[in-house]
Amino acid sequence: MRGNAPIGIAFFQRHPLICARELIGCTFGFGDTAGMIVETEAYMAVDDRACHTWKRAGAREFVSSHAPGTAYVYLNYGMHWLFNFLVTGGECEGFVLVRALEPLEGIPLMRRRRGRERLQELCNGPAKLTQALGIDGNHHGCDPLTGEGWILSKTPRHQEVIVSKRIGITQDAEYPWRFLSKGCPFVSFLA
DNA sequence: GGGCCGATTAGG
DNA sequence: CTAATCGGCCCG
Repeated sequence: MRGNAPIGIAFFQRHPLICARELIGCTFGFGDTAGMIVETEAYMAVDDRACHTWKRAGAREFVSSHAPGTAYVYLNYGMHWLFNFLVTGGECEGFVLVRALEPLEGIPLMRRRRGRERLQELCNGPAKLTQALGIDGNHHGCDPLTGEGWILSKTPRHQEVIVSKRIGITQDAEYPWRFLSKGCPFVSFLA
């Protein structure tokens, strides 16, 4: 898209909180579908009980053996795929969970995959957007920065960002590590 | 092997 | 409010 700047590895070699905040307003897509990121959450690989690295050896192994920006996709509640960007190679490692998109491209396909018509119900949740984009466990370990079919770029448009607590966790839930596009109707829940 | 839990969602 | 549904982890 005109005016968009590609995102490189260096983007994900910074602090997860910086990455999570700066991903707001970026364009993210896979296949024939894409949207603008309007909600994210940061997870820290160290000292964060809500992060998979706290309990899962596999997650710690993933962090130490993959490049910055790699897709960390996992199944939650036995039925929902959630998409994260790996943050590594900098001072602090972790993940950024993508929680909501404003649908931009391939909306008819999104509607079909989601079984929903309303634009606001297509990508307003972490599991909804993976379903809308056609992302699942097959994409775990993929590279959205250079991989075939992926889109990730900065948008020239400025986004005002709101910060709030993370959603849906019980441990370390008090940290303000969730980022939302201010006033956006496509977020999962209001702050 | 069994029990428990979870970064969610849709439906009553 | 709850069911759905399964991989990972912690036992034993």
